[in-house]
Amino acid sequence: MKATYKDVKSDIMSKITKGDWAPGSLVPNEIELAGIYGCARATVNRAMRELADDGIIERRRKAGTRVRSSPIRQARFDIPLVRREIEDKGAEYRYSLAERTVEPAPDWLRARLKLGVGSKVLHLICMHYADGDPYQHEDRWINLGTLPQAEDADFTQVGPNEWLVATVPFSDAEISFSAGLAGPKLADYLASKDGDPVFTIERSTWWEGQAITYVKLSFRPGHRMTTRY
Amino acid sequence: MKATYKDVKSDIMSKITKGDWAPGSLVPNEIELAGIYGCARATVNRAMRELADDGIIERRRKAGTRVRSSPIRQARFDIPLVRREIEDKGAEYRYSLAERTVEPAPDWLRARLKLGVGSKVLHLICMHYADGDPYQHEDRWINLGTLPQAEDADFTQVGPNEWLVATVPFSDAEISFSAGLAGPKLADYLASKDGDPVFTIERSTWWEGQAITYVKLSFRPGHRMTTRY
DNA sequence: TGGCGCGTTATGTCTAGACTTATAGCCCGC
DNA sequence: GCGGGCTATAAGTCTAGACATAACGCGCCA
Repeated sequence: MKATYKDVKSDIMSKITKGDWAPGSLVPNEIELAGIYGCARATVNRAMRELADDGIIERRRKAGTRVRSSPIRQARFDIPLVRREIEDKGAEYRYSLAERTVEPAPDWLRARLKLGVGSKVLHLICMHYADGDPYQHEDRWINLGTLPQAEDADFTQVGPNEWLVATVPFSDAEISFSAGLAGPKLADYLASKDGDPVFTIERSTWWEGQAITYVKLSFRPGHRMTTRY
Repeated sequence: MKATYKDVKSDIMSKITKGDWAPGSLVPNEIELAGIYGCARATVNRAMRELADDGIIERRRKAGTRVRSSPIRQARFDIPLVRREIEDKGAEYRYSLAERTVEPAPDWLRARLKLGVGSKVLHLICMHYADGDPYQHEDRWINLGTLPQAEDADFTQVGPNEWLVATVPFSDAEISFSAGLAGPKLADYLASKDGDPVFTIERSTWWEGQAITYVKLSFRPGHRMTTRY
């Protein structure tokens, strides 16, 4: 008796994993469960809400709650600052700015960020090192239309990512992972061989509908992103 | 007055993005906020709890709540069944089993899944097609020690992933993303060229501490995993 | 038979209050 | 000055009850 929301959550979870409640089946409503577990409806509600957030069950007003037939498993990845990522591994972080130009946005970038014709962007190429070894190559484009102050920022000491996080704390983003090939230039930056596979993250961010930046991050060969769920 | 938890959440969010509350600074406690917003403490609590889940703020009993200095952004990816993934794109899904053997677990697999010596595993090579084109190559190893019934299952019609989801509904998993190269054999399966970069997902799963399966999924060149956050 | 409207119902949210729990930071003794 | 123990505080959780809201699916009507 007197179950906590965690008790309720894990008990329901085990009923599902043990197969007592089959996929697609309707689970008792909150009032019944509150009676069964001897707790208030709010407690059951919290347990069920978390299970729904985890993609285990599906809830609809009036229709009730059912076990998802094909459970949507989701993995969460932390997207830390490179510096943190490296320092958390116990390695020494070093940053360097390789190139810096101000130019009109190329067509592919305008399409991606939905920029108008003639938009000017700041283009930066940076490297991040862990214990002196190349770790990540950063190909960064910043929209000067929304962030004109970026033109005056000094990116030789602090990376554009950290500068952006401090300047535009939160924003909408689209992130995608893919595998690419190191061309000769990228291979040189990463001290790897031409034709090596590189793990790539691309991210576009907006703030209140305004495009801020697009970045392509290429990791040294062998990099993996791992998480448990 | 009479703010909902969403009102509170978005107002606090905007205070942070606008810089009213600087990173690292202490946020008023729940009772004060409840007074400010004219709502119950539970309402403020829910708003704050969600912000903490999102990695925006950090909460500690007695110490209070503060804005995270370097916000941990996290991205969530849905990990659907391949069939769903393909059908959701509007393409026709086709599956085929290419190889099936029962063998002692190789050393690398024993290390990865923490298996004892002499463990037997079922090794499957499968292909998933979208509109007839190779989409995903599946290199699957199932631990027959925990799932002996897998040896009798018919994997020629339904893929091992779907069979597993139906048999062992939920489990702990470790998932990792990386970039690899297509060797001649894999390139043949994926109808691509030797040396093409392939996006790779590896997943190991356990159930109540028992290793169930390890799988290496290789996608056709050009594949991307995308999400918004 | 088929389409529309609406009452019923399960979830969603809020409240005021009480109790629990972790712990920051003060105070005291060494 | 330093370490250990105590306490006040803020978050964490629960309750009983109320009202809000979405929408399922029955029944009515064409």
